[in-house]
Amino acid sequence: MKNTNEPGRAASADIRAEALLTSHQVSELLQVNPSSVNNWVRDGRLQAFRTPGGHRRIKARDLADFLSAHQMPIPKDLRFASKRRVLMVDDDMKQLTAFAKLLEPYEEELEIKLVDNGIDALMAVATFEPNLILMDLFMPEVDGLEVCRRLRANPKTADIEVIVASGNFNDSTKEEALRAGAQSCVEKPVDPRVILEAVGLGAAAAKKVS
Amino acid sequence: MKNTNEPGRAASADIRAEALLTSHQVSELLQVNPSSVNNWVRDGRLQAFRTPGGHRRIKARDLADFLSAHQMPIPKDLRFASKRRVLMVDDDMKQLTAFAKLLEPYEEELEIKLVDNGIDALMAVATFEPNLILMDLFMPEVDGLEVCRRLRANPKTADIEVIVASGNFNDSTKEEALRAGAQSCVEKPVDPRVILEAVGLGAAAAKKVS
DNA sequence: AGATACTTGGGTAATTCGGGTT
DNA sequence: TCTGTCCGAATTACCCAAGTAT
Repeated sequence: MKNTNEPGRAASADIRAEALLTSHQVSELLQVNPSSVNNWVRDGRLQAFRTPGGHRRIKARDLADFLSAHQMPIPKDLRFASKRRVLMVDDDMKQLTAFAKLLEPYEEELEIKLVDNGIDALMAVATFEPNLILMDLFMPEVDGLEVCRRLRANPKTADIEVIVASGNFNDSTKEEALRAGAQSCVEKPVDPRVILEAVGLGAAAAKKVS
Repeated sequence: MKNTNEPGRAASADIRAEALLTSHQVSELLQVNPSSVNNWVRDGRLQAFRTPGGHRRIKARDLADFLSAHQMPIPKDLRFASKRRVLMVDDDMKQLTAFAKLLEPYEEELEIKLVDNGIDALMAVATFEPNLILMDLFMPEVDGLEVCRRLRANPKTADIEVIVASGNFNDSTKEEALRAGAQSCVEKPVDPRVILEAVGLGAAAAKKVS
């Protein structure tokens, strides 16, 4: 009798944020002894609960939080067990941090990374693996539209949403961006709800903003 | 029962690049005092992170990079973790694969990744973590010189060597590239020994090519 | 003197081991 | 029966600081 999504299965594939892991599975992911995992749970450093039989279960999401709290490397299998990741690109870092502050109420659900140039942005795409990119179309170092096309063309990045922002859109640039693979175009200043909507936190937004 | 990837025991088997080693294991591999390993970590010469309890863990790959950077002998157990990683960027993929073939005799020591555009190149920098980048200065999507500068500016990528190739250098572009942070400029077609030299395989090259 | 590697000792962390449970 | 997990106690390994050596 196999249950395909409960702790019985092998932990070699991607792990969802809601997945429940045994201490043994966690220990394999982190390359430590299962007892160490249990020690961390006992000391309250790693969240866990017990099955009726007394066995520990660790939420993948809690493990991801634990790892980032201790600045430990996150195994690839756990990469998308963490929060929704948003990458924001704009050459004006001040404006960017100001905008990011508006999203602070959602820090439980969102992980935000800010970069002020296209080159760092592309490297961040690879390491941070954002669910959503909000980028200004104007990037001196990199062709923004070409970035959209390449993200679409690459299977590994094809499902990253891209929202293009600009101070002065006209119909042709807008259309061009959409054709390049952008989900939508928004005028600056950007309404933070656009972000929340895009990562599936529209309902949460309604609650906290109302 | 042996577990070859847990830090508990110094396994005499091969070590994966992603394996996490304790300072004691590293000290045994290198035949030095554990305190020396810790000193190197404290001084930032050897990458490491900590377990929640404060114990150091060192990625085998980072150890290999450290050894190579200091021209220290590489233990046999680390041979799989010690491949030098070379990223090659050129918009002519055919030319690129042809050049890569010339390096096939060194596939034991080299790991090679080929990309045909600047955008994929930057993402590869982040995921592949090359020791060396060989790139054509002409990239339609990305400003190559700006890439050099950004790589230098970012501590995580600062020690990646960059060799710039071009079909038609002139003195000013050459100088500009060097000022931007390129290690050297080479005319096309590129001599494969340039690569071997740059990743510290000059001696090996002499043996096989002679 | 400065730099680098090693030594020592008290305290903590991680792992191992044995016996019982799910 | 079998694997995986539990727990506690014992063991091994690691941490840090301060001192020694080359």
